Amino acid sequence: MGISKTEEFSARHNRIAAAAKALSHPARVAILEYLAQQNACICGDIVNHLPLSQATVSQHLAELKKAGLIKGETDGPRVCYCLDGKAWSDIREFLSRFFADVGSCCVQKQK
Amino acid sequence: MGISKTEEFSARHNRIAAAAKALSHPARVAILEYLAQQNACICGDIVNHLPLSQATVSQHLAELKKAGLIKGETDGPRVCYCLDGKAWSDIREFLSRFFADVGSCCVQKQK
DNA sequence: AACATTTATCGTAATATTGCGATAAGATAA
DNA sequence: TTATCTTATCGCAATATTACGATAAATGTT
Repeated sequence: MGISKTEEFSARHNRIAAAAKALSHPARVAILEYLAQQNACICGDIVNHLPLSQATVSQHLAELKKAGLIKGETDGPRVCYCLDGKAWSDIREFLSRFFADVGSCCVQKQK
Repeated sequence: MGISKTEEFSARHNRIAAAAKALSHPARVAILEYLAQQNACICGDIVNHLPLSQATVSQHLAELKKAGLIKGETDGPRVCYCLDGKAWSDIREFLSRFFADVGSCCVQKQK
């Protein structure tokens, strides 16, 4: 992100931005949706499901994990990924609160 | 974003990612919230309200405009920015639909 | 016309992201 | 142990983002 001056902004704004950033790539959106559909979630399945190399998918998974949106549980040689329900509902809540706050403006000024 | 292979993903996934990307920087989150609060929105006010240079703010405004989230209306030498109500409620809708779809998984598997 | 005000754009530097091949690391199977 | 399978990490190249000073462009003022 370049020399991003994140410290200059409020924690809340940074949190919203960080959550949005996790969703800011179609591969990560696809992964989250796939995890939701499958409920199972072996890493290899995700790799096969996406048009990206194993290394790249692993990187996207790491980012989602860093953002707290998913958890990986080791199961033998495999890793089973799953949404983190708590973090997910947190993000969902403060994003929708943000939408509610912001959405109440200006709208009436437009046809 | 590097050599992003966006064409390989569905239009819907790309749309969600693009919307999230618009919100993925705290400055842009702060701008949107400020626009909502003020309802007015002269560019210079936004610049004064943020810890960034005029050039940088202008760049963030351009990104928000490109994403369709705001509109700028020229008023003499000034520009009056405002949320684009239609685009905003669109984004709000398909983001919350995404959250609804995805949120229904895995949650019960966690304590 | 000359000047001031406001905003956009250009050019550039620093850093981040994306993608992948190669390879390491870990677990299981033979 | 050796081989295999699965996933993570390293190293690199290509591109994108962030930030800002300088300057252009547009408007209004004197």
